[in-house]
Amino acid sequence: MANIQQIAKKAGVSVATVSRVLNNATSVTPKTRSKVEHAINELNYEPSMLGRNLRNSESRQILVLLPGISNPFYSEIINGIQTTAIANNYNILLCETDSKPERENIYFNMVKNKLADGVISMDPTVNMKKLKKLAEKHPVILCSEYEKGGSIPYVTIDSELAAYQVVKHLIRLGNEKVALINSDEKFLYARLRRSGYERALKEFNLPLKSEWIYHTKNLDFQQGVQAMRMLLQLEEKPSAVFAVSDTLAIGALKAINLEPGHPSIAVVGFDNISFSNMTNPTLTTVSQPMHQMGCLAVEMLLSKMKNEKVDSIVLEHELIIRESTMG
Amino acid sequence: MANIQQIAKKAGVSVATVSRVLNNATSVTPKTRSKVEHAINELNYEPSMLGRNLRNSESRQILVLLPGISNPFYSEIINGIQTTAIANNYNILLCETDSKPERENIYFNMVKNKLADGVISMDPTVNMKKLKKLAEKHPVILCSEYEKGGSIPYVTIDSELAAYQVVKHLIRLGNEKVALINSDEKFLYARLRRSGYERALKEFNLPLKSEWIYHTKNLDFQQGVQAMRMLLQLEEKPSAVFAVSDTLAIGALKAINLEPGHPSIAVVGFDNISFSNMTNPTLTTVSQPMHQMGCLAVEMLLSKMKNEKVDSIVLEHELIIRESTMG
DNA sequence: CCTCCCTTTGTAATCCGTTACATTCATTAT
DNA sequence: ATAATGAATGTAACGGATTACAAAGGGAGG
Repeated sequence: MANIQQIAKKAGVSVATVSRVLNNATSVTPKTRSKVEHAINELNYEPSMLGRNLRNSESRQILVLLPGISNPFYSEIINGIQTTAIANNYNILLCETDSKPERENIYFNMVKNKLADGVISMDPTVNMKKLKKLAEKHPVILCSEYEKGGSIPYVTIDSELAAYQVVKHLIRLGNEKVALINSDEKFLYARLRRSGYERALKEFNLPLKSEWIYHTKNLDFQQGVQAMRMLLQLEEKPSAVFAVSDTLAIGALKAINLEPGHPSIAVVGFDNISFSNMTNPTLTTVSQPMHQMGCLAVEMLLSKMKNEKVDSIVLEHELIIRESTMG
Repeated sequence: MANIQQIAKKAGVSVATVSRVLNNATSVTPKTRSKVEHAINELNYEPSMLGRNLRNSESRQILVLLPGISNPFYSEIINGIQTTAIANNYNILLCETDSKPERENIYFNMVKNKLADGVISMDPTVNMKKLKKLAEKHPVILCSEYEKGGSIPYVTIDSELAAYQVVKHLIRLGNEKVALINSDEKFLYARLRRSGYERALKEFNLPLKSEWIYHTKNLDFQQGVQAMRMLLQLEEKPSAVFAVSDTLAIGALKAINLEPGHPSIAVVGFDNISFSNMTNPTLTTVSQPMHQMGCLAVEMLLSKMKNEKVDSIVLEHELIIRESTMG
């Protein structure tokens, strides 16, 4: 592959001029420009990004940190990220951490090494202390999971309110025994959703029973199945269940379907992943604007890169009522 | 961030020596090495990948081309790719083409630009002509979708055989009217699965009815729903359906569930995505070793990069029988 | 004590674009 | 015709690491 010198030579100009043509700088005579373009076509030249990146000290890559892509929730956000990134001439470096700290280290180093110009973290399992350290010197945006009152800008929804609305909806349908399938409460979103759950129960003077709160290890379907099985074994069974993720909720539906007698238990999920409309019954859930969140995260990151002031954003969610809460 | 010169100065050695320490070259005195390491720690130095990459003329990045990550089939392959890539000090550049040629161009240029050292394509919609052109000068591996008799090495399964086995299984269960929900037959896998479908029917002397073959626009659930609706409107309804993707099959199940009278129609999918075990009824499907496919694709690519001869691999699949074919 | 040889270390070229600054060229005003 | 002005182009330094080759250091043998 040819380099810029060869083009310059072939076109009978200097490398500076070639560079100017490449970057559509002004001040290049049409005649010169066409000479250069000719040479470029002739030699089939493509400027080396490696050289350019070194010189410009940027990689035009965005690191996207997430625990894993098996949860469709992330796929849709990534879609938004990718679209906006490409539109701005950036590429995304996908990093599934699998919640392994050693992977995190690898990726954080890539940022320090300038292999990525900024980071969008959607990983609730991220080591926030390290991330904050990184954010002191590099642009970082949190997407979905965030840190309250922290220094890193985020784009998210109001999880507490959403959970409150979900549970209120269940109560209004006549459910006095509402269980919560929550994930590990080391995650902020889990604490917030629990808090919303409790607020609604208190508001209606319903008792808070600790047996009705189940904590899962992760968000896999199977965890939802297991959680629901536990709840179904209780002496006093809940009549409704709020799961903090659609994947868990779908698992819960499965467990209910497997139960002899098919007990009628209302189920609500969270995220509105595309599957949630395919289950039987279809799943009532909270819709997050995932695509938009991805787009905004990139825009915020780009602003941050330009050293502009970036404010956090809380987007609107929506309760999507489907069959799983319609008896 | 410090550079190698500053380390050299601080440690009182030359840049060459620092570089040797960084790359654990032999022939560095323990004393010198510790001096250098000291300086590195002192200044918190991280070697710049940009400089290194330029010099080495490699990016240690692998481009992964796929139509989109919304289909969980791809997520699992990516997981395998990522694990193996990281183990070999590579990173993956995720490229959802959304089946848009202009995106493809962007990404192909990245390879020419050395922003990626090789390509793993899982995109059936890829422009094969361009990809082959690219493969002449750069390492390329096809994963899942491939080209028969083409020059690019691939890792895949025997789709024709799998489809044949699926349909045979359905026939043995007593189904004489087996429909096929296929995707666009411009894709090789679609042609192969159809071919397997036809082979089984012929073997049992069953008629091939063109009304029983439905072609979808893509693999979204909704397409499966629509396909099944069409099939249910036929005068002579099929008693079983083979969908070439779990997502389509799940849509088909949905459509059947929505139908008044809940007709009993056997359904088989393809891919064994994790959700296929959560549907009601659970879905009979063909399991592809997705994780392994991803791992192998990377290993093949690494071999190719070392200019070793790389043979294509056809992996074993497995028919997973679940409730959707159990009456 | 000197030479030879091997190991460790240093020097400088190289990878490829970008851009500040210098230079050339053409045009307009005087 | 000449100076002044501005536009177009060229020169060379620079970003940060790697490595071929050169040089220096150290030890052994005579």
